[in-house]
Amino acid sequence: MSVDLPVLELSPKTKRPAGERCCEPVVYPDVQREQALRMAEVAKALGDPIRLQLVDVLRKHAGKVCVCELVPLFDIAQPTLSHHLKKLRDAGIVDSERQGLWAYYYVLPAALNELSAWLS
Amino acid sequence: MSVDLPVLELSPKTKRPAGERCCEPVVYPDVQREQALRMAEVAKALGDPIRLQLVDVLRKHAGKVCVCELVPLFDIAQPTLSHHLKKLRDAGIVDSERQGLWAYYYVLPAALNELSAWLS
DNA sequence: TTATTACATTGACATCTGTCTTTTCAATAG
DNA sequence: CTATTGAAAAGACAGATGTCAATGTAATAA
Repeated sequence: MSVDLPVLELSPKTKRPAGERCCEPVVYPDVQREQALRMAEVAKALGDPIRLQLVDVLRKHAGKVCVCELVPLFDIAQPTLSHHLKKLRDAGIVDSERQGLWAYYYVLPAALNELSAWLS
Repeated sequence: MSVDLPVLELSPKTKRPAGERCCEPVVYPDVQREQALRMAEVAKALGDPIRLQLVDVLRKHAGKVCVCELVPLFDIAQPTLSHHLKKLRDAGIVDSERQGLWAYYYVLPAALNELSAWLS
């Protein structure tokens, strides 16, 4: 993953075959480093079909969902699901609570707002 | 990447400490396999900050942008940029046209619609 | 023709990812 | 206490990813 993302600056080309323009200069990018890093992190976490469906289930379900209910939804082993949930947690998309033996996951809706707004 | 994503089905647990419910049954997921695969593919392509900024520049710029204008915006070598553009092309997010020596890239806005709607 | 330019492709490399099995850990059951 | 259960963590492993240098290719310039 790129971590050294620079602030973008337009440096017009100079060497160019006589008289011909390459293209109109691009607009100065609205999405700056930090925002791009944040949104790409969220997009990356959603970039796996199982994780995307996990988020979908958690979003559609009002409240918190037990891992024991999520496991049978997917054809993957329990530790693999746990791994995906951790990725979503690390990206700030979901959080979890322990209650006795069970772990309940829920979406942090604000985590998707920035990416959602940018995509709209 | 998971390619064998099943249609999700809720199979209620049976083994459970006496009398205690794990949680409310989750809703049947609205996002099915194919849709999840498509949206995850798009999200994955956006899951790199350079690619996300590339898409941002191309979206904000009305029209088609020459690669020669994109290269100086980023601190990466030209083949690396070419690689990222190919990823975006493979995901159906952008397309390109050749005109003489130059290659012009542009966003296919419809490619983002499904993910955008799901996130909203 | 020969040189140069714009971009893509190839090959190499270290790192990351998704998956599984095995193990660990905390909480509950008996 | 010990056994069991739900979930996370550790370790292994094949495959993917991001990067760059070098090379390839097609078009233009001289």
